[in-house]
Amino acid sequence: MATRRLGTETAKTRYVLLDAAESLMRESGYAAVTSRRLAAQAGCKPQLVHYYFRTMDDLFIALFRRIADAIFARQAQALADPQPLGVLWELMSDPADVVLHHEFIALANHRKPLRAEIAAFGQQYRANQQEILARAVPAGSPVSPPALAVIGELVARGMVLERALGMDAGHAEAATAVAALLAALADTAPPR
Amino acid sequence: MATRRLGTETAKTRYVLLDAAESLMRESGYAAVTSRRLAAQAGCKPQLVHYYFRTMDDLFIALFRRIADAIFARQAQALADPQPLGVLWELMSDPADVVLHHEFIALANHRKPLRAEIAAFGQQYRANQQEILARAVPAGSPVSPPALAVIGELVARGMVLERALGMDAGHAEAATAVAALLAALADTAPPR
DNA sequence: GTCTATAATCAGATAGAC
DNA sequence: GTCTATCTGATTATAGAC
Repeated sequence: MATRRLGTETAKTRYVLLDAAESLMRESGYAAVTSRRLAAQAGCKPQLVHYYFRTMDDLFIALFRRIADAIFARQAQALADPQPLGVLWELMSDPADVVLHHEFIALANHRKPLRAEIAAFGQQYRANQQEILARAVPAGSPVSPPALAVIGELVARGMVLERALGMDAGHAEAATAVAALLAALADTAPPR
Repeated sequence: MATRRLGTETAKTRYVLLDAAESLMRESGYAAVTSRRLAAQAGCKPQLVHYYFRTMDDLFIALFRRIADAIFARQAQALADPQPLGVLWELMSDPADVVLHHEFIALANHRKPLRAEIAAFGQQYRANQQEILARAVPAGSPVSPPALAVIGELVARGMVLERALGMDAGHAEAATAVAALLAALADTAPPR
């Protein structure tokens, strides 16, 4: 019913459940995030999941928002940093974030309520990236800031995912080539 | 039991089930591929899925191999084509393939039997790409063939996935920049 | 405000019937 | 060789107890 009661957003157990969901999703994929496994990981009963989150979709949305907020905060840091490109590259190459985002996109593919949320995040994230790059890239750069954002992000994230599968042929050379494009990034170490 | 009987690999129903699985996976994600939904889509009973494929993992592996074989065949075509880079770019940008591969990677994240299969495919696929590029790229190219393979592939695939979410900021410029890297690709239209 | 008992449904898999 | 009846367990979700 619409009158069903739910736990408060500040409850400690709610945080623990979100932590468990994040961990499960990262390590075993979104399909492993079930009320039972979640409860087992968090040390509570499966029904509690539905007390704090009416549906599983609600839980995924809450988790996504928590992660998105953290990423936006790191982007804001990059904007304030004297070496914004290095911070940006680290953010794009963070394996934990990359794997989670990959899972959320797969999730969005068959959970309609999540699609809008994830798409909106992606657009804001990219817009922030492009703003950071527009300020940091020298005017005479051969590639425009918007293009740099797309290429840097996609290559960085893609290499993280490939590496997780044991693929790394051409990675070092690709990273060098992208770093060359990101001229100001030249003095920053390329990702491992 | 180990003695349990299975349907033959040439049975028509087996193909219909694989087709249904491919379609379901593309449109609704791997988690939607259950014996029940599969049967509904294929017009048969759920138990038949387990007659033709002992486990769901077996089904996913059979489907992956069928798709992988088709992709290797297209790579062979690219190698024989007078304009190999255009064929290669089309192959990398095929939305159907990109979405499916994305799903399989997510699946590999929590289905151990699939990991080895998908990783091996990825490595062979990349090696083929690099061979095609090594033959097609002029000797004086500023970026090495291995790096070109990584960058081209990751940018092409990434843009397909972003577009599916309604993101396209910077895509046109990124495609132009990658096309510039792929010097011989200059006369081929960039992807939409 | 916090949690539990319970319902209804769906999933994967197998032994056995045609 | 092809398919079905059926079992066991997991999953989401709700109404109601503390």
